[in-house]
Amino acid sequence: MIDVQNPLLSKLSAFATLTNSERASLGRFDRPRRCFEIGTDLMREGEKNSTAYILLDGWVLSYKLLRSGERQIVDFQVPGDFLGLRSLLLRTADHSIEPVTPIIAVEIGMTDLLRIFRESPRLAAAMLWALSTDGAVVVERLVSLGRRDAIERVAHFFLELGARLKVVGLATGDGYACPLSQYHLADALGLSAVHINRVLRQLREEELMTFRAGKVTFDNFDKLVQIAQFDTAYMDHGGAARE
Amino acid sequence: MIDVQNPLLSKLSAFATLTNSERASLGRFDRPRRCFEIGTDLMREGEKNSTAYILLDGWVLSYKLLRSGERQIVDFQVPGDFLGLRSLLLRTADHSIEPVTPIIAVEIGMTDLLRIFRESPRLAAAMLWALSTDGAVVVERLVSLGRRDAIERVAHFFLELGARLKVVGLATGDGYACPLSQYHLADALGLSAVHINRVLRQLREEELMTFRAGKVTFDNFDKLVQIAQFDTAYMDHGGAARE
DNA sequence: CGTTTCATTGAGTTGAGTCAACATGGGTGG
DNA sequence: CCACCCATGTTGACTCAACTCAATGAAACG
Repeated sequence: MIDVQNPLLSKLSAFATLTNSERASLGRFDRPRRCFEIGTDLMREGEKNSTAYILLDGWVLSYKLLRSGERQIVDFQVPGDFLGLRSLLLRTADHSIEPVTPIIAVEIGMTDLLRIFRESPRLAAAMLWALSTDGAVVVERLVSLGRRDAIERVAHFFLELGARLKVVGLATGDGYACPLSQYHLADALGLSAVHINRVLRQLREEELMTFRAGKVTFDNFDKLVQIAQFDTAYMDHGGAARE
Repeated sequence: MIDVQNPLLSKLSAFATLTNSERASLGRFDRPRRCFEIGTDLMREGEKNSTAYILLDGWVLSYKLLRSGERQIVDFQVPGDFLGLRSLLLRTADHSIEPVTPIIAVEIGMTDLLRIFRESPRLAAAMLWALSTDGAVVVERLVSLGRRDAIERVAHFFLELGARLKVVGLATGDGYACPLSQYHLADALGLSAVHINRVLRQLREEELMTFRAGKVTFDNFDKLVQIAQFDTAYMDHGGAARE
């Protein structure tokens, strides 16, 4: 059981080395493990008393719809990430969540949270840290949408995703598997799908990176980092936090 | 002392009615009360072990700088808001904070947080709720930058700010005092100051709202709400949360 | 195999940016 | 008390990054 929770353990371990009892405490989510197929939302904006989850396998996206039918993808979540914790605290979901691929997730409720806070303040701190990291990612996306042009945005996006996947062992320094479509990228980065396509071509032709057939390959990592002004500082506070 | 903390009390009271002992617990922040003038940052991106604050009076802004010298303002904070809590949890500040007006703030440290969590889970829940609301605001701004045009963005911004100020008694339904410059708006909404100016003119000429001499006036609130597709749902979960 | 979804490319359009000039008004030092 | 400064606000003329529309492949699928 703890086996499947590896992604979350990997992530929290980046913050602090967990004791056996803390690992056990995490493993004691005996709430149902659920699977969702593409097309079935895990959560709907406006829904009351929604359930939160820990994502064990697969990718999901969080989004908001506009009246015009357009959507803005707030973020993608990968294994080890929390889903809908904010909505749980707000008691009304402020965004929707849908699978990108078929997924496996464990439910968590308010009672589980409170239990963790009671049983292990250290674990609670690790979880708050993980939540804060999610917040930092959203803020960084905000900067992208506000002040970066299309190439910088796309480059930054793939670098950040790579860094997140690396933490849970799903990426190497060279690239990673990525199940997103160009429409996903467009809705996440505030661009049109057509323009995303042109930008991807440019990145490919300039031999910076390649996104094709569900695979991301970094052809010139350093130059890409420079173009995107990518700074990992907001993501890997792990080392700094251990003292 | 509790007197000055009214803005935070007003805000948390929107989530749950607080008992006297909970109010007292909040009041027991005997940490220094500090004043900051315009031009002195409260926090710098990258700084380790920064201090967090509760803002008692005045306005501040949270921002990130880009290499090009441009900046993206992440959000403005008004009395009753937390400052830099995420940076406290991350142990390294992921953004900078500077005053918009001279301000008064109370320091909070990790120990204060832990004490609150220990002494009053209810208060802790209220604080997590307040934090979640901040997150929801950032997400809503993300949607603005990604998928709303300039007029919608500006309209949405002023409506949201109004809603937030109303919670702490600093706005009426008709308008509020707002110390921001057009440059602030530009950096927050991902537009140029020149374009902000044109949009404000348009809003004025179409008798929707007026922003002049530090005052926001809603001339046609309903139409403005309609244009901005403004939905307060993500802000006032207060009623829903009481049960 | 049609159908659907995703990717690709060209041609023309536009919202917002840039540059540049000028207005206004509070603040400050001579 | 005046003169000047500097930050903020305003407006016009021109440019451009990204959009829309449209057509066409290519692969995936029941």
